[in-house]
Amino acid sequence: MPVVKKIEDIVVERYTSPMTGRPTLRDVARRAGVSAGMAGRVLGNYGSYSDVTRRKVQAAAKAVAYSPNVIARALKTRHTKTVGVLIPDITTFFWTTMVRGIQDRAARDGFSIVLCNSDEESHNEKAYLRTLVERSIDGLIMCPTLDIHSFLARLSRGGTPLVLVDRHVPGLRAATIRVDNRAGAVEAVTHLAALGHRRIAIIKGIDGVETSDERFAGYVEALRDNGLKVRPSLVKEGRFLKNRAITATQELLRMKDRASAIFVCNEPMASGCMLALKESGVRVPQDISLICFDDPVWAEYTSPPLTTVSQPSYTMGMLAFDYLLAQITDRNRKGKYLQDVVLKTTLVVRESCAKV
Amino acid sequence: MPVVKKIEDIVVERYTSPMTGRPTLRDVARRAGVSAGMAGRVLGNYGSYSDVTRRKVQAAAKAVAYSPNVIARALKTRHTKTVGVLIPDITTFFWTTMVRGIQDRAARDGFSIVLCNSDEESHNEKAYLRTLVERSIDGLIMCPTLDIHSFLARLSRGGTPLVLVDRHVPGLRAATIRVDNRAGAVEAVTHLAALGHRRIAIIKGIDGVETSDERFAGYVEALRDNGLKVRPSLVKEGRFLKNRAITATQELLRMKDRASAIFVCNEPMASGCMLALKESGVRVPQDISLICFDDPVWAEYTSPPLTTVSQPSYTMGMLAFDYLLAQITDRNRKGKYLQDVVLKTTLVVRESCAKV
DNA sequence: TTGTACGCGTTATCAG
DNA sequence: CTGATAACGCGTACAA
Repeated sequence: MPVVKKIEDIVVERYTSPMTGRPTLRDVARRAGVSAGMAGRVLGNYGSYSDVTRRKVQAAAKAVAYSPNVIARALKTRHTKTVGVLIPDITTFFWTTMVRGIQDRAARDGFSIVLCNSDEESHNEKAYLRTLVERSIDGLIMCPTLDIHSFLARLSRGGTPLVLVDRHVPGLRAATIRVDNRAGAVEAVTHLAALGHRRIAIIKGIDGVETSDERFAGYVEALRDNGLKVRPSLVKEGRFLKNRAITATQELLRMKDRASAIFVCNEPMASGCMLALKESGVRVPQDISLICFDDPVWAEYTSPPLTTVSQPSYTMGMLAFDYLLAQITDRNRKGKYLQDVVLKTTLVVRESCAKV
Repeated sequence: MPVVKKIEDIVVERYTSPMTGRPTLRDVARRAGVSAGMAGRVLGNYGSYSDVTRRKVQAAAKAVAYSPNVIARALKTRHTKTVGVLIPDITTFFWTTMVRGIQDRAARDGFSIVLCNSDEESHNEKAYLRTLVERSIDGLIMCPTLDIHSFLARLSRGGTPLVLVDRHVPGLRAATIRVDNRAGAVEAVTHLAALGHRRIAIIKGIDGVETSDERFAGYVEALRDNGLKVRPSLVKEGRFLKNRAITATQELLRMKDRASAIFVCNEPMASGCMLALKESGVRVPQDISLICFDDPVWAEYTSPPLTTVSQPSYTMGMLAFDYLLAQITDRNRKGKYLQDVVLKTTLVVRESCAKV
């Protein structure tokens, strides 16, 4: 039978601060000569207390440089002031910029963000998702990959505030911030058609992924509207990857009846495409015209400056966080913030498309 | 006098899972018909247990889709499997790439990263630092701004594993991962001098910041070594910012005895510089040569392709995490991992520098 | 091998 | 207004 059941039974007055070195509420309480509960009240200013205790506690807190233990608080209150951000790849302009938007807004409201890169792999995504819910994040901003829908549905039913970015998942109860990809693509391809191009190639993203499919749909629509045929040989899949775009471009260049223009569906693929073009000695826009979805800073400096379809990614990031925050703080009327927000893209005409 | 002191006093068998919806250890214990302690043991496989209980518990855990509450665990074990990453701006190539390196390594070891952008403002930095320690991060990777040294010293004395990236803080007990900025700058400027340039301008970063000062020192050294004078009028401060670089470049262009080459000290400033050059109709490299510290992907596609000093930022990120992890897991021999790692830069010669 | 009970640092309730 | 104390969920020393 143990001699001592509770340490306090024998050493109430000999409490020493924990090994971590960080002072706790009880440290400041002892120093202020009040109870821990009291100290908690004034530091968290709730409940009521006299003016003199307030001063004592505050002085003590300052003296020991007290800062609350967020972990302990989270265990009690069940919210962590943390949101997860799960995206394909921080390394691309679109995502970097969006993350910056999210982070700026989060910081304003005292939230931390934990960042994960899925690389478009659903197994990575699932693993990260698991980690994130284990960490009791207050909400999640994510760009869903292909095979994640059922998993997400479960998460969403669990009540976790959720904002999807870039891609929409039909039937899922979640806010979505995205752009009108189809319209953006239509604008891009129409621009080419208006310049007289009749053989317009596309380097698509990943089949089945909404943004990719919609951009392709826009491509098809614009061709049709301009009386042009969709030629399968001019349609390449680049999986949103630079290297795949290099291969795709090389294939396009090898054709006997070559395209006079290429519509590339994101920034890394545009890099790859330009690289391949350059290595083949093909001049833009004299030999071939190029237009790209996404408007990275460098589009302005390339040779030639790139005509692009610009997405408001920074704004999308801010919006995403704002919608998430609304769901977090107003859980009961969560449904109110479950809109599907579709923003417009902007065609930025520079010098990579020529008349034919 | 309260009727019930502990809920367990009356409803030991009627325990219901918490509001969060997530099952706890006690849920699986109940389901498996064992004690919570037992369930904890098999799920965390420590202690000992019979084969039959193991199966019962595992089955129960799977049945209710149990996942541990990391918050509660952290409160007990005092480690969070989370590291802070505090950098100037995720939006620039150097930092994006490094963060990706950090994240990849962190994921491998089951760590989450929480991301903060200081924008080189020490008040932001202090605020984030406070947040991060309140969150009991296991370690911190950061790029220190100017006025943070004493604050950091305190943090470091507190025992938080710390890895500095990009910049070194003399006298601080922390590992550092950086490049030899002086040597990189020497190489860049020597390259220009070798091409015959005698009036070489520099657009510096932020005076007082180590990377900036060292790149400037390299510039001075290379000029001297090549028998050239340091002309104050050719030295501009761009604060590492695109917009400041635009102004600086315009000033440089307005001079009567204009520079024939510019050494720009980071990527965003290179953007600004190129923009200003282009708007003034100045051709690179025919009218002026340009060399840039940092080697973003787009350096290859600009007009002309940029000659740069490349930093191994992805590797730096991985290294930074590895050093941090070593400190975290081997706290007693922490000193062993407090090296100052200095990597080499690489001069990437492309087409933005011409003979004069 | 298994169950019991306490503590991590907060928040929040209850009794005085 | 104030002190005492339960509870959040997990880990673990101790007793059985």
